[in-house]
Amino acid sequence: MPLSRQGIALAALALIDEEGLESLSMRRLGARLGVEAMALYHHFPSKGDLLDAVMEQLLDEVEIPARDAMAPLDRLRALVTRYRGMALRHPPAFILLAARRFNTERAFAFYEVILEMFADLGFDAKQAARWFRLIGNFASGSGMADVASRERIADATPLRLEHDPEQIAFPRVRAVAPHLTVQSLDAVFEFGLDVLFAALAEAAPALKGLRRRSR
Amino acid sequence: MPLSRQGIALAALALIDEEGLESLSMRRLGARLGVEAMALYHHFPSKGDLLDAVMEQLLDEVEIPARDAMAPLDRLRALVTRYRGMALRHPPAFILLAARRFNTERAFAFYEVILEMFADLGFDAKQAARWFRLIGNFASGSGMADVASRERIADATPLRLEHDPEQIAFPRVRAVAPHLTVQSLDAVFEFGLDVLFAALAEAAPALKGLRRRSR
DNA sequence: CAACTACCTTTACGGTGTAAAGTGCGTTAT
DNA sequence: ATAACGCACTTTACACCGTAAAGGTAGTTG
Repeated sequence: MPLSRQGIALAALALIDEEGLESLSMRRLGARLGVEAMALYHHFPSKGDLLDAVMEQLLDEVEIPARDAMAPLDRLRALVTRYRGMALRHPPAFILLAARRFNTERAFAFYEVILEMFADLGFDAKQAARWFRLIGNFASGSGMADVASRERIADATPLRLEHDPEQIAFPRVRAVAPHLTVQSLDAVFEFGLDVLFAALAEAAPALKGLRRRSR
Repeated sequence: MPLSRQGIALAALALIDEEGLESLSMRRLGARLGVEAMALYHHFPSKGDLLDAVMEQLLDEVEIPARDAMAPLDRLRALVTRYRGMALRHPPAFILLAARRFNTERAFAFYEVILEMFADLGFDAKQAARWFRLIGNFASGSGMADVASRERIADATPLRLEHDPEQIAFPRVRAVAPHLTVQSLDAVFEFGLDVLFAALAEAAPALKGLRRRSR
């Protein structure tokens, strides 16, 4: 059976997950697929295009809550949570989503449903753009930070923070460190969502009537 | 005059700014400094350590507002704004800050002053950790997104969004695109800061007395 | 004058992305 | 039936990469 774009992209994602982003090379990926490196160029014009396909694969993994399954605010929050969940399942690959530009059809489709949620909340295009970026940038930044906190990057200077925290000369950093351990990152993320979604609920035109009731 | 760590790091940053992160190689950097590639290894044990030095260089560029110059809330906001300003001055290099782990003494010192600001606002360590991450992750995500919006990445698929927006099949994406142009990113970022700092002011124990007055 | 050190060069190895050309096989056209 | 074609892949090659190892050379110290 011949190779396929999807099969190659999946193998690339698996390789990245297992051995890190910088370990993905056309030769190593070819070897994993039982094929020479150049065979991949029959399916992707360049490694960059292959990486784009990997990004699409990641996006496809984020399940979008059905429109009638929950209230717009809950849909959005569920989506953001799942987005971060995907980041935690694919730490080394997630960097691609944050660092690379992203303009495929599938990415636009993804944005479209998110923007639809903001429309359901009563925002016009300008407001939607701003809230989209606020929440999206927080989600993206959180994913990157959480990934970086978990991952051991091969060529980085070793991390002393969680190994010998008492040696840190900065008292406030030392005091905060226990609240930024890997185990507490979920709660830290949820706190951020709480703040953002409280403000969002307060601002959403579609929730005007319900505002007093909820507090 | 011999090379120095600082001189090499500055040249590396300049090279990255001019030609992109992936154009930084030890040979090219050496050539720019009039020296063979291996000479750099006399000053840095590896390329990874050199990149760490570049990151410190970036951090050093973010001027920290003096403690008595403004109110704690304004100090923090000024710092976040300057952080993003640094990102916009060094688009290709900023990715390092978001993607690489970061544990040098200088980074800790940077965190320390930020955490001091949260302490000045009356937060305990746990609350400080959460607000630090919320605002920090937003800043980091915004920097990445704004950088990606401006930059042309060599090997990425070409961007159609701002070139022929009328061809986009997704109506909400099309409607939102004009509000996410490069010119409007400053305003979008400020909007995010408005939301976050309103919530922060509301939550800060040290601002308890002033709360009603400000609104 | 000898030894040492700091700084840089030379050479080499195993890796990278990918351009260009070649191979073999299944389908289609005459 | 045979010739042509095109798809999927391989082979070879080139210019690059990070860096290990060893070599040089000038300046300081004993």
